Amino acid sequence: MTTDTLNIREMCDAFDVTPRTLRFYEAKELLFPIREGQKRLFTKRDRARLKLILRGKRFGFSLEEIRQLLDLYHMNDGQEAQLSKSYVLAEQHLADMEAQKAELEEAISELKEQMAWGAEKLAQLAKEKTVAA
Amino acid sequence: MTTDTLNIREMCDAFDVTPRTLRFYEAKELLFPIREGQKRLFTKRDRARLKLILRGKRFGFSLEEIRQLLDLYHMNDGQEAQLSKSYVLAEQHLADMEAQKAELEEAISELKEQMAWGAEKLAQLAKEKTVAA
DNA sequence: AGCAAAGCTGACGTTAACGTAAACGTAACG
DNA sequence: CGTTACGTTTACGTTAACGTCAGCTTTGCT
Repeated sequence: MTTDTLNIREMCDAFDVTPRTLRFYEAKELLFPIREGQKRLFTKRDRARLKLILRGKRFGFSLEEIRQLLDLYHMNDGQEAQLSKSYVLAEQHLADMEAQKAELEEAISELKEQMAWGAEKLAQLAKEKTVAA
Repeated sequence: MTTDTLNIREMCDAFDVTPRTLRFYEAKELLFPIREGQKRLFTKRDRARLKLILRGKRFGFSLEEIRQLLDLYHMNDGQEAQLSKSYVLAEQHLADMEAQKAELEEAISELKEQMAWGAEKLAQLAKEKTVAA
């Protein structure tokens, strides 16, 4: 183990984001890199958080929504109030994702149907071409 | 059947969008309502397209991406070139969605794990309270 | 000492996807 | 015939999530 922290460049390469993005996430309190003088050092915790952030984004959640949810993943031993607040948020988030999953499955099967139709049309066109030749 | 078309207000109510949104989608060539004088009339085709548009949005696709895909769902008997171009786009879209589904499933199970952890913590806190009383 | 690379902090620019407001048309209602 | 409701166009405003650029430190080499 060298230092267990990444500088901004290494962090960018590891997650394929720009420095601007990392500074932006810090400003929005999604990440909390420690400082070595001026420079940012990203810890294991930051890496875990960033992974969740990027995933959340892919599912269409806003950074603000994600910020609130991150608390659940990093609950240490906060107040009961805070803890159960996070829990409720997570429940809603989970419901959201499962609804999304259901819809996604429907969309996938519909798209497959359409593609089958399209494939048939294409085969038909290919046949006509052959006959014409 | 009255007219089989909806005016802008009915369309908004049916899909829970604003008039601005519908006009915007028309400007972006996602919808093609017919005109009765000045007024827009949304056909069955527009309704089908809007349903797909809103679904696409929920999955994080841009309006421009969606516009291109809509062609697949409304391919009549275009050129073979156009047809197979749409088909290729759809293939990529499908791959995208299936990847998204896989990731979503992973995210769901991870979140459930975290919630179980949180629930345990909460139970523990409740217990302590009882003992203290 | 000199200099380039890497990082930092503002601060303004940009894009997508609409919101909002002004100014106008027209159709029905009392 | 006035006005109320609904719809239209045009145009500028807004928010999120960064991009981009200028100007300043700090650090490592030579």
